[in-house]
Amino acid sequence: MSTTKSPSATVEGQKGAYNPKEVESKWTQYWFEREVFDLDIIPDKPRFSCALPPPNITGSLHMGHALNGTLQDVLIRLKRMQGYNVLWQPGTDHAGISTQMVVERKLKKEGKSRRDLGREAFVEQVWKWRHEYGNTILEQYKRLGVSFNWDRLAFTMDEGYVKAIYRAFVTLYKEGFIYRGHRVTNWCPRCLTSLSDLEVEHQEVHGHLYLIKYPLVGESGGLTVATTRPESMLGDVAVAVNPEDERYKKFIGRTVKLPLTERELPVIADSYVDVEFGTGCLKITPAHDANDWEVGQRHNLPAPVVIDAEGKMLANEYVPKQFHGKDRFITRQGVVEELKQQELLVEIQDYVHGVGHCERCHTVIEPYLSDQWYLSMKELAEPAIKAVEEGRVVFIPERYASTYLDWMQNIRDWNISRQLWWGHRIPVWTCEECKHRDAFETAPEQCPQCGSKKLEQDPDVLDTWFSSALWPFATLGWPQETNELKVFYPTTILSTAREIINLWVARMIFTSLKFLKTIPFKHVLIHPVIQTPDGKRMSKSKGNAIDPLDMIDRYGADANRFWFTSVGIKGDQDVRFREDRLEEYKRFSNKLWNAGKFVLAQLEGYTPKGIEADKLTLADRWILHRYNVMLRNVNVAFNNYDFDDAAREIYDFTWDYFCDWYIEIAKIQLAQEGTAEQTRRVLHVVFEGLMRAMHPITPFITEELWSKLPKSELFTQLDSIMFAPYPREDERFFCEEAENEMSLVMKIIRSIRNTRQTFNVPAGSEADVILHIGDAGEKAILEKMTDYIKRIARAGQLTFASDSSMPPRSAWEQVASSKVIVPLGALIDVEKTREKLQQRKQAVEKDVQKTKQILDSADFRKKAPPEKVQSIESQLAELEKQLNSIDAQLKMLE
RNA sequence: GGGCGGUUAGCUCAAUGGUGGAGCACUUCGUUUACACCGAAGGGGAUGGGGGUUCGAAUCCCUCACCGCCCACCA
Repeated sequence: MSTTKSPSATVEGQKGAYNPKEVESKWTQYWFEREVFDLDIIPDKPRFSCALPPPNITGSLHMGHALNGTLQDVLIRLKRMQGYNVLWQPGTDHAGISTQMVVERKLKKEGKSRRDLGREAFVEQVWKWRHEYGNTILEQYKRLGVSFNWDRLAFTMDEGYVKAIYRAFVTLYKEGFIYRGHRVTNWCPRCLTSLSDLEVEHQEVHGHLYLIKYPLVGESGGLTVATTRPESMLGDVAVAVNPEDERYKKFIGRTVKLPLTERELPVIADSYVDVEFGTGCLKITPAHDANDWEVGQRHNLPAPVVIDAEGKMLANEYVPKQFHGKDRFITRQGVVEELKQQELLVEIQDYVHGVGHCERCHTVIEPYLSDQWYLSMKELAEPAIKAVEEGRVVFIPERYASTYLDWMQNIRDWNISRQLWWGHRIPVWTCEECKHRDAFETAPEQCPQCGSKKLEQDPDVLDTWFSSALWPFATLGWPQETNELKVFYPTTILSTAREIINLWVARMIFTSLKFLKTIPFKHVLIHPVIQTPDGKRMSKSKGNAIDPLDMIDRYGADANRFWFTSVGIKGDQDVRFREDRLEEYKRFSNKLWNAGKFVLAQLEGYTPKGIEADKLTLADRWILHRYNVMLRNVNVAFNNYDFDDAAREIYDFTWDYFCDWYIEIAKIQLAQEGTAEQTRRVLHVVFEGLMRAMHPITPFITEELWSKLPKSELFTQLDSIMFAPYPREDERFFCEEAENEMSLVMKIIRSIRNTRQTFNVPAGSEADVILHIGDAGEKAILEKMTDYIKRIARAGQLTFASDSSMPPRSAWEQVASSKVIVPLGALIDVEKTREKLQQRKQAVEKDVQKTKQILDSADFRKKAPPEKVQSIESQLAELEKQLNSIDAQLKMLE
């Protein structure tokens, strides 16, 4: 057994207060020195595994990471203690666009661009950056105390991981799921790459709807079209109307002149046109609008390109000279001016509409005609839909299943190519000689068809999410059949943010079903979003984000973790950040610390021994009951992912039951020879168990206190509390009797305190108390507890009266069938007493009225269950009895 | 445009259809040797509005308002 030393020895100079910083750095260092986080595969145990959503290497820890990291760590630590074979796979994502942006920005400061360096040198620069800064966020995670398997850090550009990506790509390619598509896609003119639909953020923009007249050729009049992007009209090839539209039927097949140019456009009919919207005439610009592209395809129209990749107007025959090379938004103004002058601008309406922005740099997306690699989704989505519909993959809260299903059921093909340099280069090579094109897992030396060595690899890289999609199995070594895959796959849970359900979760599900023939995880936990104190979205760029590291500095990691746990994942998922909640849990840490100090002081030289049930006092039996009830509730709550319930159970037990009541009673019992020994045993059992019960939530403080507690032989051999078994309730200690008896004692004590305060009995004076207890059984219980009641309620003499009469000038309170009487004698303030009695009378009268209302209401007696009726009736009787007493007392004062 | 979530004490949140709770803040008292980052007591609420179901609604149904989020190819 280790020697027991007061933990305050480690926190000198601070009376009583818990110092989280010191304890946290001490144990972080210890944990890493002992390598407690290294993976240890235990055969023949059930598994619990989970992959950390890999943060971007450019990232820094924000509230979402901290919250999600905590929730996962709570489960991981819990399951580890419950004897599961546990894996928590950590790692980072190379984050294509983000990382390329960061390094480009850095180069820009040095006056260079990536083109100056060339592809190879640039990628080298990014790697350099990655080695220098890429693990920042993981270091920040350490402050939170997360128990990743740190020896298994993965990165989406690790050698093995890259093999997985190429295996996946080539397989999909050979099976025909990946194809080259020529069409209009989302394009960021700043990042100079295409984007998938999910990487486009729709923001509400206050813009304009321009109504422009296209004159008819060879006759007077014209058609008026509506557009939000007049500059794109230069690429128009037709005006479309709905074939059913009576207003325009007659124009179909005629010709209009495109303003600002000499071009003539046909008027065509297409049911895509909405008769209700705008003028009912739609200009068709196939190269610069995804829908127009479709219309153009249907009608075999050309697709002239007028805007280039950087969002500037092209210098070609479609664009009037004055706009050549001009930015798209400047051109918009120019086109509008020109139209005004030619009196072809019919109207400008204010118009609020959703405009796509680049998720990374917030530039307005330009629909852009290009060749991209697409993944055909329909067939791949089907089994993934089934997996969720059939409950093999379960979302928690379950409502998020519909977010997923809605997306998957309306799935569109996925553009997986990006025109970037940082990422996984698309493993497709084309023979320069015979133009044969194919995908290869490793670079081919020669063309398999003609043998030529002149092969060119596709310049594009894969969408970052293509590699993330493989995360749960690629990190475990797939496509190799590793032991880790065998032991830990499919994983148990995935805990993540709701905003990436489609972007990431959906894609892991379909890739896993495709390549592993099984689901990637059983439960998908969707955690809440922490908002600013006034309910806004936290955003680094807006400067309203709260840094979790600051909060850890200020309140301690455990306090932060406790708050995250108490937030839970079930209820409201928009959680406002409130610093006073952290304050609360910091105080809780302090409370626990001081309780620990007390317990440790009592256990000096103590050797753990079993509890002897027949020697327990009421208070002992009561706290053991409460303790085991708490354990039961906590286990149930965790099992259902009710983190908030578990946190509340632990908080309330610790503060309200253990500290406020049991420790106070223990002080009395410890001073008496007959009860001292069992009290120490109970204190030890409960407090030691409480440390283990809390450890998943608050690893630092529990590790510190537990390390100082006397422990049984088995436990002293453990490197850390994290390997100790998680406590479960022992039903033998459930004791409703103790619960009832103790709650009676507590009620009486509260009543004495209340009466003293109400009548201003000075705290220093020990007022005598008379108890008239109506029930003989209750009286017996209370008589046994006389010493405790006297001490805790600070009573002088405590006597039991056989009738309810009381000395004149007494203050009193009714508790169930009993009366708590405090004779005040000379202490009494007649006016004050009368005032208080009147107040109390009013309160009781209000209750009487309420109760009568229930009883008198229509069919209550007829239809409510009899036991309910009876209980309300007895309540009424009780209240009326109280009223009588109050009246009697008032009379006595006259 | 579609969908989801929320609206309870001054603030942040709890409450199997049965007389609405906690923490913070506020008021009063208190340094009793684990803790003043504490203890004790207290004040404070037509549960967003309006309908409906029910003996009984914060809770179930309808509707409106406001807040937040996701999805969406209506120019």
